[in-house]
Amino acid sequence: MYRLCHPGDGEEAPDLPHGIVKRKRTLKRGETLYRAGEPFRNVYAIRYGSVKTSLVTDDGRVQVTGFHIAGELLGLSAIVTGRYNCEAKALEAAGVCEVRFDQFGELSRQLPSLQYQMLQIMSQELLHNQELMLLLGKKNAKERLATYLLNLSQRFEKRACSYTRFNLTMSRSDIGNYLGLAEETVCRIFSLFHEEGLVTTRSRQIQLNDLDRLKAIARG
Amino acid sequence: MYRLCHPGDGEEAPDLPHGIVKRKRTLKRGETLYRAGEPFRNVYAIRYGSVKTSLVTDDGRVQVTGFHIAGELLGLSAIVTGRYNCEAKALEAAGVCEVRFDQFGELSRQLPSLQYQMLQIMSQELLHNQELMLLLGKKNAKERLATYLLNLSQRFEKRACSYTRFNLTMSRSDIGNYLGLAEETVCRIFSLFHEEGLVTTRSRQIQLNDLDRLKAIARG
DNA sequence: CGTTCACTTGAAAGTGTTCAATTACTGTGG
DNA sequence: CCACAGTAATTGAACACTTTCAAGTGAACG
Repeated sequence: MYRLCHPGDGEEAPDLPHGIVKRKRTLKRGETLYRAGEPFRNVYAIRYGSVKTSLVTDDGRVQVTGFHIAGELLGLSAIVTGRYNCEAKALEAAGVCEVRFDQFGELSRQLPSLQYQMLQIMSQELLHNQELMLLLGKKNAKERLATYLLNLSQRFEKRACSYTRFNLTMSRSDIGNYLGLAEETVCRIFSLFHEEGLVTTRSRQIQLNDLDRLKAIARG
Repeated sequence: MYRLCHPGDGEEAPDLPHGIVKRKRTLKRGETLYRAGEPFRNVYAIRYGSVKTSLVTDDGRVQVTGFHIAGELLGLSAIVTGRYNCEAKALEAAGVCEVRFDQFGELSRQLPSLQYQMLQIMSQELLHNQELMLLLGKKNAKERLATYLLNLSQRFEKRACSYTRFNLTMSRSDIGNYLGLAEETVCRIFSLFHEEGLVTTRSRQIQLNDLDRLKAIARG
């Protein structure tokens, strides 16, 4: 299957036809890939590292709309308005492929599977969004955090990483702003889970000790 | 511009090439279009009426993920898994066009603009989802309801309906389950807005009396 | 080694929920 | 057209959960 960009650190040749404008770009921790309001020119495929996307209200409240890792595509919600509606910021050192969106028509003529792939990717994102809505609308703090940890775990599992022990690249505050909770609440629930033996946390290093019990808490 | 299906009641011919399987279907109020878990075969374009989509947890909590009206497309989040992940139910008498998804590849070969259209539609939905996440994650009850009313108003405005006076086709409970609030809270805020002269409500008939003040409340 | 930022914990205060009771609709059949 | 039944909407009061504010601890980095 063709891909817009291979995940991974290496310098392997991308498996796209030649002549497609595709620029690699690296980001330092905290660096911004695009900001809300900027004209939409590119979508970005993450090669490595992690990126958060977030919306900000005029009075400064932040909603993190997603944490994205290698293989994921950023910027798709900007297609319809022609401007990015959120901002994307690297959580750690990251690498992305920049793909000019105005070449997508041409691109998908050369690669008919690309069209199908885009549908898949966007559908996946819609699905994910809906699950997040359920979480934000209907779950309490414990359920939210448990759901979140299991979700991370699954994503790591797919990528052949340890799914019981990993590093959180995002701060407690980021997690709170993603889950619709105050930073302090996130801390409290972490402590609670720790006390109950569900997880072991040492700052951003986390280990899940009882996936089943976490699943029972996460429900939904 | 070609469309999958014309909104409207009429029997006007759809502007699609002949030979595309496209069945019209009508729904009574409360009737289900598809359920979560069913195999994904069709996407549905709403011709008239309104449809809600919702997720349900095993313990019965409901999250309404959207209220959809004429011109909108349903079922897109099912592409990736091959099963509908939510259920779609008519809020009032409604008509839809059923479009077999396995013919989409063929279809977009005949109608190159369809591909672009799909991207637009899905991007629009992603955008809408993100706004809803901001609402669910960061706004208080008043802000949520104000945002909701203004959103409805805008949608009616686009469709050349009155944007200050309209009928809610959904129950208070549906609104609550969409906004992440209890039904009772929705009632209370309606009453509050009523007292303050912002809106006039008579059961499901609503009139917005002060858009500016509503906007000030909705913020974000 | 001190400064800064992130994280943690406690106590008080809100905000929205839950449960219960009441009132208003809607639609149906007599 | 009215009465009735069933559903939807509203309101009140007590309660629960999360937030806010404040203080303190810990880790990272120059």
